[in-house]
Amino acid sequence: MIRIGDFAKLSRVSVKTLRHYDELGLIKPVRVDEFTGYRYYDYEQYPLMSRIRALQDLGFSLDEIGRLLSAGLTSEQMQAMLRLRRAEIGQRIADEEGRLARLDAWLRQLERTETMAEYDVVIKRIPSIRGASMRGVVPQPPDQNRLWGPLFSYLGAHRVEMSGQCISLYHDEEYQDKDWDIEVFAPINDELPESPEVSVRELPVVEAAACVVYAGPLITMDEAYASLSRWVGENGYRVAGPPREVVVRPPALENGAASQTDPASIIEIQFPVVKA
Amino acid sequence: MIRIGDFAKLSRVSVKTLRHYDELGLIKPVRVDEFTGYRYYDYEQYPLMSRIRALQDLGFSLDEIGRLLSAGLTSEQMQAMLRLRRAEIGQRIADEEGRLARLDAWLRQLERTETMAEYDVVIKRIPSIRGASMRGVVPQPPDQNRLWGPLFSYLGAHRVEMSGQCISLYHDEEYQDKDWDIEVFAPINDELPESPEVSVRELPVVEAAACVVYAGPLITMDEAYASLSRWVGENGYRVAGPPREVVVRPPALENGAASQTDPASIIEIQFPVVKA
DNA sequence: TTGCTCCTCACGTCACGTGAGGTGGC
DNA sequence: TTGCTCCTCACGTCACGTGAGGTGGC
Repeated sequence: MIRIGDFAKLSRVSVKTLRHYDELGLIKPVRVDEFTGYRYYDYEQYPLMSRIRALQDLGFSLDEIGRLLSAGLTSEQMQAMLRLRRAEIGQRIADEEGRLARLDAWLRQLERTETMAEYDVVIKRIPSIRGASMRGVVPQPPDQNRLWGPLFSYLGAHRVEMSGQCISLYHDEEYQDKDWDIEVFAPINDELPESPEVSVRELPVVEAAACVVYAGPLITMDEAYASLSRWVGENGYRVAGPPREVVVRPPALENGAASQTDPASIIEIQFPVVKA
Repeated sequence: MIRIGDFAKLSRVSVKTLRHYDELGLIKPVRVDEFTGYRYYDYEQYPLMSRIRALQDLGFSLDEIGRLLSAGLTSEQMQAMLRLRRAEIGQRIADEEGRLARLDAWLRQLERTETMAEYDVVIKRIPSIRGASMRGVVPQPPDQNRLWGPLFSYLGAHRVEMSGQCISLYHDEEYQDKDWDIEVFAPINDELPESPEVSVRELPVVEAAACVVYAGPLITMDEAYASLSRWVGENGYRVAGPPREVVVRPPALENGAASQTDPASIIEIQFPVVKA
């Protein structure tokens, strides 16, 4: 029998760690002196300790390790837990690789512009969003009010509230002079029945989006588009997916429709991108 | 000016998160009602919020983000922080990939043996260890006592204590009948001068080691070696680096040397492995 | 006797989540 | 007036690390 300090040295963990595992019941001293409270361990406990550390290194929590080590676990259950962990690790790697790509984008931008404040392009990940969607072809972007009107009416009729900002998606691959294929999208949390016009769907995750926030009247938003497009090209990307407009501050209403000239409008333009 | 709930919805974060950022000074409400304590935000604060979230997504802590956003940061400092983060993410990816490989090893083992308890082979990562080392050629493994003796004397003479278990490394690539190239290694934390025989070095990290804990007299340890070797072959690995023996419970002393027959000895055998 | 090891609280970490209990605004 | 939003504590998370203050063992 050896004292806690020696067992700690042997297993290359801290004394505090051993006390912690004792408290959790992961590995108990073979004997605890009833007067001094001293914990005594055995060399034979080393393999258990080794296994605990190995499982921890695989990313299991101490709670999970407790369950993995408890008797009565079949090989199938064990395999299932490992496979779950495997999937989680795979996900983590994918996430970190996404991060790396986005970070590289920031770095390239800094190297080009020498200062971050000059042009407020930000690369970010956009999580998926559930909502009500309506898609149609309209002559020009301002005419998307023809879609928003019915969508809002539909939501109102079903007493469903929006849970976030309005989003427009521009589905045309090439620039159109007329006949724009536009999807209007209202985020919702509640259940909503579908109709021939209104569908309920999940906007997909965008791993990397180049974004600018435009503040000003909608009519002159082209400038922001132009510079964002230039930025994408100059930084070695290409657009991969429909650009989105997110209404940060909605424009005032004029005759029941969004004002094209309200200078207080704020819109975020998001271009999904991949490295060219 | 909008209330906290609306700004939260707009930025897709929780109200609690906004209060937290306020507390940390990351993003302050433009106005706080002095009687009710209500926080009021502005749409113009959205780009800052967006930037904070983007930086957080890259893995920066809120504390770091505070510093990144504070004025007076040159482009070089900014780039340096990003590059540091980049390196950390690269490391994380490498770590997770190592985990994945070790986890696969556990899975393969389970598929083969149907139960984990049958053979106690554990795949684990071994961190680097600093210590005093002495290497020499001896007729047979039991003769490594000729190395341990002088190493212990040297440590004693310099009043340096071991900080962990004794380790032997077997450097021969092929099986030897005689003349074994063995390194004996004593972990230490303190400074120790080197000598022609004794060097101070760091045992390298082993990303994946197949390990068994053998309990019994040293003479019959061959069995454990044999089955570990078989395990390595059967599970699609090959040995990549000198096998190590870690003394978990030292054998008794016989005439000043390690007893070869003490049944209470416990040794962990570690084979560094890579996928074949 | 002295230094070393061990003990039990108790608090800190990080970015919030989750109540409890109370109040302002429409 | 009622329900909704907001407020401030205060505690929990996870795996320990870090003292504080005290005692046993050689």
